[in-house]
Amino acid sequence: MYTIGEVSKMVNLPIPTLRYYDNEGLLIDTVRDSAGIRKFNDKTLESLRVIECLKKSGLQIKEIKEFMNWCSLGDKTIFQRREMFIRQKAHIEQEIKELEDALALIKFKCWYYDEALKEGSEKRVKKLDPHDMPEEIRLLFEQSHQQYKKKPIAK
Amino acid sequence: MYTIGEVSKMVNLPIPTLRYYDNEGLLIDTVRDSAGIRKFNDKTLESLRVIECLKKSGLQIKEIKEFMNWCSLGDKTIFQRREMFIRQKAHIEQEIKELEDALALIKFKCWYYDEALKEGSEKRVKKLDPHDMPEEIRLLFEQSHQQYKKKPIAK
DNA sequence: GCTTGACTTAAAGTTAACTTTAACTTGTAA
DNA sequence: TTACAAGTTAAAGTTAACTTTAAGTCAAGC
Repeated sequence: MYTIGEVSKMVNLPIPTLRYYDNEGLLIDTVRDSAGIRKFNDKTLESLRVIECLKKSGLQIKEIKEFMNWCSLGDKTIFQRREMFIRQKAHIEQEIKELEDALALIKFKCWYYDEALKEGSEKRVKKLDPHDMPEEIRLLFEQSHQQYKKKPIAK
Repeated sequence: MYTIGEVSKMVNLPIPTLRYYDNEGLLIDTVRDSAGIRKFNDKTLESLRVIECLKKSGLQIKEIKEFMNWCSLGDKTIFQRREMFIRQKAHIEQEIKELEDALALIKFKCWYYDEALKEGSEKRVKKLDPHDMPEEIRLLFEQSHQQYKKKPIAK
């Protein structure tokens, strides 16, 4: 059994954030001692891992609450829970792809400013055609200059 | 030359967002016609690409504004701009790593609920030891159950 | 000359996820 | 017994990045 302060240190989240999650119904199967003090256990730590993961995958607190509620309803919600993870898997894969495209542009800019710094001026590199860039850099440029993405499909 | 409505469609951002960016000083070298109508060009489209990229890398609007200001100050700010891209490169790489760990947990849960669905119950899979999982799944489990990360170093 | 569509502004409103505040309780140590 | 550390609450405050509103301008077509 852990107090809120212990959990806070273990998972590196502020105490008020843990209270907020608890109040919002994200922390199921938590108990209180006779003085009303929250007592957490290893299940809480695992829940917090899942909460962080679902947050990163794009879910809101109230949606995570809904998921936690499904968990406490047992086997009859397995299908819904599975569907949610399948959806969030697609979501996070899309997000990683977008970050990788952003990273490509950033890497290109790192090269661009390396060249500019060497030469003391952007002048030459600014008007450089992709065709005249080193292969590796041209690929970064092209990856970061694809079509603008379409509007994401609604959940 | 493009109107705000044309740019909005091209880059798939709402018109008020483009006005907001312009008002916040993110869109440098934009001009107005005699009636005060904004006229954008291809440089604007490229700026919007960089803005999106810097946003994804974790920068705030006001920090992007600062960067855009450096751009308009010419060659004497090359060093600062380079440093910023180097910093944001590290930031976005860290973010991708964290998303990949979250993805590992999601993939593990997809497998978990596949098994549970097949068996009509979580009962067995819930108390499964990582040692008894398929190799591929155990690796996902381990990747998603590393130590909690330390507090990120301040900018 | 009137309507329409696309633009303009300043200012107020929205939202989610915390974060802070102020007042209070409880258990241990000096 | 007094102080301190660590817990508690409800309620108000914060923040960033938009988004909406309300009122107005302007050019083109009927």
